[in-house]
Amino acid sequence: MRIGELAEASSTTTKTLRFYEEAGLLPAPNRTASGYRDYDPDVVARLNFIRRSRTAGLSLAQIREVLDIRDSGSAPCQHVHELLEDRLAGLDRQIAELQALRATVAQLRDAATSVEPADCDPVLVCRYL
Amino acid sequence: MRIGELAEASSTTTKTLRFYEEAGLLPAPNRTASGYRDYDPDVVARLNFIRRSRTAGLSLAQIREVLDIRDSGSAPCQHVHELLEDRLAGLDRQIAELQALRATVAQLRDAATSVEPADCDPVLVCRYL
DNA sequence: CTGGACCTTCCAGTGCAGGGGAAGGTCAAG
DNA sequence: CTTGACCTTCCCCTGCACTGGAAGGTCCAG
Repeated sequence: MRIGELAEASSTTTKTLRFYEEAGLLPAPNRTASGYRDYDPDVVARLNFIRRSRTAGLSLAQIREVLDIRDSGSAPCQHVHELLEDRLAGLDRQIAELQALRATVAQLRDAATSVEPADCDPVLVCRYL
Repeated sequence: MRIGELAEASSTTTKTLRFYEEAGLLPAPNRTASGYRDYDPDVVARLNFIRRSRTAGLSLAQIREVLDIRDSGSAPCQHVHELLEDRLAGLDRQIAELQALRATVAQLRDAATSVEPADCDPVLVCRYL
């Protein structure tokens, strides 16, 4: 199939497909006599995997690791499990940070609710921040 | 004071100070006869404000809005209050998204805990993702 | 044979907040 | 008078995942 068809079948763009090839996520496809990329329909499944992984918040570099393991002939199960553990830990850290920040911002907002411009020193710009 | 002293006094770098000037966050300072920037010590307070605002997660563009209001002679209280409200709403949205993602990733990880490489179709790369 | 849809490569830009480093000027100490 | 620390402007680079566009080749219908 041609790149446009693959883009449609995988709900992405031709730009992204060429970019993924360049980034090592997709193998270089066969070419027609005139130089057009000619994809194996299996690539759709690979792109679906990439999309699911992106949805889970994995980076292209991490996805490439998994693909490389699979392409080397091994099952990437173990690595995928580790990646998911790491991602989970990262999410927990990120959520905790945002919640702490949320508490800080909520305090600032509360302080700024009773606005007293007269008390503000122009040099400090704003005493509520 | 020279740019190096100001950088030290405000715990930042000369690079950042020139960048802030370029970005319209700091007014262009006086120059010495030889062209060196010669800052008013008041700028330290302004930089502290910028740092506090950054800590609250405001973008340089948002901070510049506040500074522009202050520099135009008005008190930016009202605008700051709105910014903080918006920031809070944004944080709540972001936290909710991350928590939903966390739940998804946790499910994936649980599924991937009992690893059965034999069940994985290489074309799908990994049936747990 | 012409038009339009598709394809190719290559280069550059997006947003964010700076950082790196070159080439050259300035200032104070020794 | 030289050394070294500091300053100036200038332009490019970083990370991330693409996106836009130019210049040109290919394929098929009418």
